[in-house]
Amino acid sequence: MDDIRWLDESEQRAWRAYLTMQSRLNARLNRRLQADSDLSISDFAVLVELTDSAENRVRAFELARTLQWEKSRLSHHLARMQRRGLIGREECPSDARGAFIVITPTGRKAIDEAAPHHVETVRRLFFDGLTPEQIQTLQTIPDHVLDRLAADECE
Amino acid sequence: MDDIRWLDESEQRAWRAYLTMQSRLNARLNRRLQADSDLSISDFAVLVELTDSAENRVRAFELARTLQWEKSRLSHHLARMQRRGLIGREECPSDARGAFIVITPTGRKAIDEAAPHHVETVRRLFFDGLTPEQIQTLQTIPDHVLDRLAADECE
DNA sequence: TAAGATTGAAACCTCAATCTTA
DNA sequence: TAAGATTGAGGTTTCAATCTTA
Repeated sequence: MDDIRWLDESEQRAWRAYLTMQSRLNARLNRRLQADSDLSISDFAVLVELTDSAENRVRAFELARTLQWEKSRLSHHLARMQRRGLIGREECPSDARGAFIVITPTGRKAIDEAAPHHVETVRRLFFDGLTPEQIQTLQTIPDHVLDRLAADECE
Repeated sequence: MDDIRWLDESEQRAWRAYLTMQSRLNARLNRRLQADSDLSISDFAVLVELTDSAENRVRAFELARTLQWEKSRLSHHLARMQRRGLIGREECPSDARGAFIVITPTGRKAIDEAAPHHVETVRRLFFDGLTPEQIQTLQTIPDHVLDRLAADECE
């Protein structure tokens, strides 16, 4: 830790800009989604996973893996969503420890109504005005960072 | 809302990649900072603002503005940081409603020790391996999105 | 023992209501 | 009345401990 590789000016600016964008965009998306559809970004993410799945049912641990949520966080969140009637649970015949998470008609209705507004918001705040090159780069950076994260994990 | 401008495949991929990167990178940075230095990203952000300021003292509402935090969030967070001895408060002579937030020796020590590790983590997980072009683009995207956010605000 | 999942406590964030001074 | 700031309630996230079945 003696010769610290501090960020140069350009990196510094890029990093601060990224952090600022990230937090403000997140906050705005959350508020919009909440106001338009009474869902949080997290609710939305769970419902998307459920509708994307073949039978509209997913094992809890699968959800935890794809969303990369702690199992505890998932458990608390699903409990709240179940209380609100957005999801339900079904027994898993092949493994009595686990459960299937299913989307309810209420949950289905919620995501169907929320999705168009949300996409419109994402488009308006993010994609409109970006060039194809920027969108292209936008994909290469996360790819790179996710590689780094994976490498860092098993160190 | 009749003709929804859904995301095309490339946009879809870029958006999901961004969301994934964002949440995982955030989680990792937080855990590292917590493990290395017993600070959260939010603690770090507050301490950076305080050390960046001329006299190591900032009005609370200034902090709220630069960090873009709700005043309530700031108030709660500062209370916790004060309980831990990281910051203190001083009366504001010119406006009896407000207070100066000051960094304590403990807070100074915490950020001085945390910064090198944190920069190293950011570099390792994010910048290492990015080309100057990518870093350049990385700056143009937040600029663009922040413009959009500002435009959306007063609609 | 380990995997799937829940629980409770403590930290954190948001919203609305409130308090004090300008 | 409005600006600077705090408070309390309720939802969210993390961590560690626990429970049940594989």
